[in-house]
Order: sequence, then structure tokens, then C-alpha cells
Amino acid sequence: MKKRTYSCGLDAAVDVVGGKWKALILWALHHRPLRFGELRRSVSGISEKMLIQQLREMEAYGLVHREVYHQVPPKVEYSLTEFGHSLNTALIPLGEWGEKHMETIEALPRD
Amino acid sequence: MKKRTYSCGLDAAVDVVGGKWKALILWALHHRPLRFGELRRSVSGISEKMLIQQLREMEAYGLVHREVYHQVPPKVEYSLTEFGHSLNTALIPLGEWGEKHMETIEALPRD
DNA sequence: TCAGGTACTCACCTTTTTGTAAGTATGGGG
DNA sequence: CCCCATACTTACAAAAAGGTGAGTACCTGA
Repeated sequence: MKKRTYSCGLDAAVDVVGGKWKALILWALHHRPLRFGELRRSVSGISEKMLIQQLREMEAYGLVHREVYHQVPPKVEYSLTEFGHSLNTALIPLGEWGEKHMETIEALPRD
Repeated sequence: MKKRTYSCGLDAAVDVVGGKWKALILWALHHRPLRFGELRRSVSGISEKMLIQQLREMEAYGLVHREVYHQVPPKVEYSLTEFGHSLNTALIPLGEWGEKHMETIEALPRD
């Protein structure tokens, strides 16, 4: 989150979901709540540091809910809030676009 | 563009439209082609360097078309390709989401 | 000759983002 | 007493993104 005012809705949305990981984390939580470790395995390539950092931000934004189970070994579950769910829904067409044009995208020049 | 393989469509789409400006530039070109200067004024806050840099990338990705008119003073028009148009369409729900939750987003904690 | 308008281009710097590798805390089981 | 699994946490470094301000090229009209 960097700005306070936005020129349009897309501007605001990009500010919330921007970055390399947030959309993917949201996506991973689409079907059901996941534990930290499950999430790490779901979002391929993410480091523990990035994952927790993004999760903390998303929690602060009200997109995800963090539920701690006081057990040993520890168990923490992350789930989407209503807000997070609505954002995820808004991302569906973008995901479908990416799916549809995947081959084109993979063939695009790098840099 | 950083990757060659994607875990899902959203992953690919985020890679294409990622960053601070591309979605906004796409948005600005939604209605009609714009000249460089018009675009700079449309996308508030962008510097000339960033604008041209993003435009070049988007041209390489096949999202926008660059038309040069050999005149003095120079005139260059940027327009959406079909591909760019389809991406823009996929972004509409995200824009609407941002619009709808603008106030919530503006009230979110910074950092 | 010279300012003006347009579309860049460049060098340099700061900020932000991302990655790596190691370390911490907990209590149960062996 | 020590190891295990889980969920973090920290320090440090590298890489990517973004910003600033000046400069270039072109022809036209004053």
C-alpha cells in the first residue's frame, strides 16, 4: 500500500493486490483454509520470508484471517475473509485470460 | 516478464500486467488511441521515462501498437491491439472491485 | 538566428522488493 | 536429555523498480 488517493478503481485494486505473490496466495486459498506449510507448498517458488510477509500484509488489509491453534507442534490456518473472497472473484477473469493465452505469454520476449 | 513457466493463468497474467503502471496505461487507452503527451497527462504521476519504458515493453508483448506520423513536431499514437483489448476486458471486474471498495482501501493501514 | 513544440534518451541515484541462509520457540516421544 | 515438526524471525545482500533532471533531434514560424 503506497498511496492514499487513486485515479480509478483499477489503480486502487492494483495497489492492494500488487506485487509478485498476493494474487497467487489469494488464489491458493480459494477452495479452503490452508496451514502455513501447506500454503508454502501450494505457492511454488515462494520463500518462507516472503510468504509470511505477504500474509501479514493481507491480514492487515482484511483479506485473510489467521487462526492459531495452540498445539505442539504449532498449527496456524489461513483463510479468506469475505473481502478477500470478493477480490478473488474479481481476479477470476484475469486468471482465465492468462490461462487462455498462456502459450502466447510463455513465448513473449524476456526483458 | 521474468518467468518461462507458470503455475496457473493468474500467475501468467500477473507477470504480463504486473508493476505499477501497465494496467493503468492499458486502461487509459481503453476508449481511443492516445499520443505520448496525452498519455502522460492521462496517467497521473507517471514520469516520461517510466511511460516510455512501459510502452516499449507492452509493444514487445503485443499489447499496444505504436504508430509514427512523420511530422514536425513529431506525432506518435499508441493504441490497443486485440490482445491488449482482451486483457483490458479481463481487468474490468478488478477495476469495479477497486471502485466499489475504494473507501475501504483508502482507509487501510500504510506499511 | 532562435525559441517552440513533441517525443524521446541518458546518466545517476534512491527506494522497494526479493532472495538466502541461519536461528528461535514449543512440548511430546524415545 | 535430545530430537522432531511446525511456524516463524532475523540479518544481510542482491536485484529490480522507480525517480530526477538534463539533453537530443527535428522543422516551423517570428
